[in-house]
Amino acid sequence: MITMKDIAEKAGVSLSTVSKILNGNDRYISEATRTKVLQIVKETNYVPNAVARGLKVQRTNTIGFILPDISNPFFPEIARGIEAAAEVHGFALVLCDTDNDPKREQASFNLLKSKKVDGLILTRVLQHSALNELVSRRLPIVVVDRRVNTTGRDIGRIIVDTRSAMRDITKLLLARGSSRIAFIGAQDDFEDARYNGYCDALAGYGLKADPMLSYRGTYTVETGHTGVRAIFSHTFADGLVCGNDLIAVGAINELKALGLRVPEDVRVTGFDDIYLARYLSPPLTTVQQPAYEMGRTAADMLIRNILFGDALCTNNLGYKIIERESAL
Amino acid sequence: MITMKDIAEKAGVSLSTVSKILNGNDRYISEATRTKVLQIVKETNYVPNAVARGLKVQRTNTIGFILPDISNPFFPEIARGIEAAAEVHGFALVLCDTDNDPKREQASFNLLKSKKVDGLILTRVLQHSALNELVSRRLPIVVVDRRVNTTGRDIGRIIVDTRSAMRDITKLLLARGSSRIAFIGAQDDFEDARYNGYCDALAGYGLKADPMLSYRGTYTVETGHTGVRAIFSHTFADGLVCGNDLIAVGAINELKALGLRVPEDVRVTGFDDIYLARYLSPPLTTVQQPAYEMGRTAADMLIRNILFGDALCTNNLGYKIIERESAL
DNA sequence: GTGAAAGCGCTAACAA
DNA sequence: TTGTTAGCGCTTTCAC
Repeated sequence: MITMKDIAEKAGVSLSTVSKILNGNDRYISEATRTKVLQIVKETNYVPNAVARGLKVQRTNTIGFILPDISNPFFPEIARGIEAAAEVHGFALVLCDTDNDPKREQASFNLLKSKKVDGLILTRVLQHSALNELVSRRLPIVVVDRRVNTTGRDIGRIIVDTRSAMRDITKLLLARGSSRIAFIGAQDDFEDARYNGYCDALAGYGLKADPMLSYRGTYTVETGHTGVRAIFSHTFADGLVCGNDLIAVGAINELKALGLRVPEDVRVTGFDDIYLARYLSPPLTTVQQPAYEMGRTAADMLIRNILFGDALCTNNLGYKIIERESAL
Repeated sequence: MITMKDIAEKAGVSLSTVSKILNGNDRYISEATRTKVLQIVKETNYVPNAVARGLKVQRTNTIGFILPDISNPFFPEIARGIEAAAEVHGFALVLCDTDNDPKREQASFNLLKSKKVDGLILTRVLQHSALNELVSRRLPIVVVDRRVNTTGRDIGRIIVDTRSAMRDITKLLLARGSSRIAFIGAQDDFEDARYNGYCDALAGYGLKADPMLSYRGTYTVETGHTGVRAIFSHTFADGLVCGNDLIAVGAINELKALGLRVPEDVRVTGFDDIYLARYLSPPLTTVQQPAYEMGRTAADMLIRNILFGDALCTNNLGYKIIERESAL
């Protein structure tokens, strides 16, 4: 492996001269040596050793991204946004999928800590004590989407007003004529925003949420299936709002299996607007979250904080109700 | 930040003693000092600095994964498999999405080179000269799925016999009664395996591939749309095999827009069996590739090579035809 | 304009 | 059974 020392020898200059040139501290370097060194760098295909540099300057130009489940199409889209922003700044992205397992989450924290990543993007936190420790070590962190309890912490946040979004889409069902609306969501929603949005909408119509009509699981297709079975086995509904698109997919599938038509018998809505939502049957009425943009913004904020000390702030991105055919 | 030196001082031992204990070279260490040191490590929440260690031992315990498009649900599944295997061995994964852009691919290569990753997993290669350079630097590489030309190179490969798979699924259409079968695929298929499989099946029935009936684009929904428009604008087909599921999604959508029914008028098949394939309308008949397993196997082979010098070999994983309703 | 030297945090030979 | 030391490849201060 070729090192800076080799370059220096070949060029007949000192190590530090090469370093200065490569880092753009060439104010006091003669044009002659500069071109000579650069020439040799090109010839030899030399690439600086980022780990040596990282050790010296205490910065690795690397950020970590911890997510609960990369099978959920919402997250790859965020990852793509993060990647794009990271690439612009020459940062690398190390990816950790916790598979919704607190043990693996802890392992990811430790891994990233030992790797000395310069910052962290999180989408969900199972272990708040671990998070606290990272924050107190002054590791820049920005949280995307699945909000964590961040009061009093110096943390960036990319949020979408999911409560209002859920309220709006529930109102849509109400306006269309549904009067018994069920809810299937997940346990881990911060401040239960989605559920509360659902309740808000009902309240707006003088209705009250019926515990019989709600079910909590995880953000998976499976939860959609089991949720519908649980609810429709002992009661009935003519509307169903789901915590994300995957749940809606499972729910619609199960409703069909029960001989119910969507939207004729039951109007169903999703949340996220994953790429394939429009190709489902029926095409899904859902809330569009700007996943790519969320990732891009998060990484940009984080890296600007690392590089220039820009503040970590809260960034509220817009959502949009996408009307398709599952809730006509 | 707390270092090994701090631990050593607190424990009243030398740096190297701590190092030995932490690395399991404790054969000659007394039980007393061992427990004392470990105790302090626990108390202080000390985590070794992997970048310093990496510089010293010339190994970073990191692998890179370069993929063309993480929006394609096939790849997150591979990534999940890689992650799982990496986690088992304590390796980190740095993710690079090239967005099918040769410039970004080159940038990814350079980034990973400078980061000194111990190995690389690739799914597609645009720039073979860059790849050659990496191989000649003896960086362990394993290629998944999208095969690259690897003759004479010491490279691991996780493959699926896509040619036979495509032959089998095309035969299925033939057996069902389709006689004019079109093909929509991508340019970048190695050795044109999918297309050749399609031709093999036709040949088995004494048929010959008609250039009018084939279209090439990229592995995206968009290609499905444009492919169908291109083919059906000047001719007709009663069967359509697609290079992957996304193409099939777009194709089916466009066929519907043209007033054609699937499968009654045109039988359609996909390739990959992405998670949502069964939930599409109609549910997609497709080839199942074991994406998670492919990722897991790739990472495992790569890391075993890095750690123990195990050979990089070619691993042929099975496929399965999944019959659903798009090709009844 | 350029170079010498210290040191980032760690490992591993070697010495004791 | 434990400690000393050199050095991984780089940046940066300070001296020339």
